[in-house]
Amino acid sequence: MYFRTMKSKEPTLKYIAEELNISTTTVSKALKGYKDVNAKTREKVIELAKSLNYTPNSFAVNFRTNESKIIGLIIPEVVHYFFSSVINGIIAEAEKQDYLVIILQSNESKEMEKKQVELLMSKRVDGIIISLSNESNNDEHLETILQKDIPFVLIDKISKLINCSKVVIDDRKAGFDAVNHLISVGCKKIAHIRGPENPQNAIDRFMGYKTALEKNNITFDKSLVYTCENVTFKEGYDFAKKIVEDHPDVDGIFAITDLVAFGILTYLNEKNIKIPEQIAVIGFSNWFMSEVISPKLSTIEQPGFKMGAESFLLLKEEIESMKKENKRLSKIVTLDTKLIIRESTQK
Amino acid sequence: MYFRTMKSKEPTLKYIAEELNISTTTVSKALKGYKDVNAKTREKVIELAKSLNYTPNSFAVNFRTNESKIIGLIIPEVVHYFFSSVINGIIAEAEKQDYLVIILQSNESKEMEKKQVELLMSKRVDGIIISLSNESNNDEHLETILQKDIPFVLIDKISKLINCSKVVIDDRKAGFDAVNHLISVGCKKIAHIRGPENPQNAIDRFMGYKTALEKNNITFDKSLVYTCENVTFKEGYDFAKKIVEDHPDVDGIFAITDLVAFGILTYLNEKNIKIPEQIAVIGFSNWFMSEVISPKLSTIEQPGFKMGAESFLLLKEEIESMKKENKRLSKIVTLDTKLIIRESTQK
DNA sequence: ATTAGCATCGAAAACGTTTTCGAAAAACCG
DNA sequence: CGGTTTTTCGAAAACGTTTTCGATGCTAAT
Repeated sequence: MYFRTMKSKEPTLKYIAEELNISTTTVSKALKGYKDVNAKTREKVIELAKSLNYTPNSFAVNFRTNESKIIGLIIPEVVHYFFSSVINGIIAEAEKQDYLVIILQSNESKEMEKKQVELLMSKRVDGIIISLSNESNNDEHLETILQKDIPFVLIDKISKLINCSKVVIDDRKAGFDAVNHLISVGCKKIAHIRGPENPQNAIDRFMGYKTALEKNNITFDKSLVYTCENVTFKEGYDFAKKIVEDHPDVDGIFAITDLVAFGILTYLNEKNIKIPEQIAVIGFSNWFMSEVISPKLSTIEQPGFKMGAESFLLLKEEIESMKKENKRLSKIVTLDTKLIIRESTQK
Repeated sequence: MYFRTMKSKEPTLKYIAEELNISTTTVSKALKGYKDVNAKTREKVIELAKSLNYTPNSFAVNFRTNESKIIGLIIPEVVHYFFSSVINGIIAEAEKQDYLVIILQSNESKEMEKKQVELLMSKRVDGIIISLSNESNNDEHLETILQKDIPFVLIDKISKLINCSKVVIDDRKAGFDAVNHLISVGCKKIAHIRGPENPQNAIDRFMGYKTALEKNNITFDKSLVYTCENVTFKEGYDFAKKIVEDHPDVDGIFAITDLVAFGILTYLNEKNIKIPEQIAVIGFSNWFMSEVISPKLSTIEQPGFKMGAESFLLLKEEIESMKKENKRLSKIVTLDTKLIIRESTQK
């Protein structure tokens, strides 16, 4: 085998063309299945390409087509069961459709998130999926994505003020279900350890909590609401202590998320407070550990993997729509949650 | 503002050049800090570029420079505390140096891993980091990476048969430390729930187990070794049951990883077998839950974040070295582990 | 035999950047 | 002022692909 245009080891259209004494145009068309190329030529091209292990130079393809087949994902933190499930779902679905995923973290910081958005835009990803940081709302960096006509989907941690496609659960209903369940097993005085002030899902779960109380004629007592800053195990532990001290008659706790609930369980276990007889506890998200801890934690199933998959599908739809009609879809997909009753509420 | 070559909204070097009545060459040089451009021209260029919000078209840059500033990462599964820590470390370090990370999963399957490698190579990432699937060894798809002169680092789950850069811990020593600790607190008959046959770290930890027995004059009994297939909570639970039934006199268990140890703890707790008085348990990896579960789990700290960060640094070094001298470094970095003693072994 | 239609191919342009190399102009030196 | 050096600039090529548009030769229809 001798080389003409093949300087590096990488075969190119041009090289194949010269080998076969045809034009690069024809080679390209043959490989891409254009119909204006003779069956025999096509075969020869395909055969040689295969034997050379030809793959199109994706830098050139990106450049020419102005597409990267890469999407960007920004989440608050990778090291969280829910978010890693989301990642998993997105990657799985993206791969089916030949997309790759670049993952960045905001660490719950708006500044970071902004930087990551700019990074992704400068890399010209085909679309962006974001789960907002606690600090974010309808901020400038998010508006920029819309203005630049970049396909955009928010997932789980969204802002109602941004008009774009979203994949969510009904946090308010889910919060309602959780608290309503506590009430149905006999709880009369229910505390809520909520998430930070700003994020929509913390607000909605809190609203669900309130609504459930109202519906059951329990008067809302704001001293029963404790606000996490970082939503950690330790906060769960510390607030549980505080709750028990502040309100010895509390008989149920609804935690913003399972991790916080674990903190609660740990404290109550240490103090030999019977769960659920003295205090029933329910979490949120259905982290797999919740089935394993003692007592097994009742919780709300939040389908992370499915939300991820769905968010990619939505993004893909929007990519297509933007390409064809330069039109955003701004579709909102709401996935079902499920109340999962385990030992921590089963009196 | 009127447009000449500016068809889309995106400013280009050409557009800036025409605005300023200079050549694109000069514009490019001005922005890239070449010294053969007059200070005044440079300023004008930079000013206009800034006011237009110019960013170089990275598709064009990639194409021209033959670099993507993107690296690929293949891990068995995202949804694992250790691996998400690794991801975190890699992303953090990569970002500092202006690299982005594409993440793919092998799901512990060699076929999948092969496919992902091909994907990454066809996307022309600047380098690849892999934590091998359980099925992988020095397989063809890994050889291909070496042959194609793509910078390559293995992390944690490596193969000794592949000659490339690696970031590891000393699993054998760590396994030794774990078992030696069990012996030091009085255990006489120690079972080991090991990982699958193939992966090197399962082998090494097992070797560490054996060595610790030898050094302490305890004869090795292979019926005390149980082999996980999938390294799950459930396997820990089931094997614990089996161990207790098969060998009622076992007084210590060394588990391949914390998750498996949780299964053990759960079973022993259910059966009211006292930990550590009747059976001491030690895990591996120091998943954050191990400090939270009851009893708190003794374990070996495996620095996931740091391993990730280190693996990127190694990859970057290799990228540089390949560019300059077309030479692989094949450096092996071994990070320290630490024995963490908690309640599950503290008699 | 003429024409229309079809099948097959390729020339050429375009995407935006980087870099090489030489030219022109300016500054310097004797 | 002649010559040399330095400063400043730009033309042009290159990276590999995709796609448009026209050209050519052939078949089929009249």
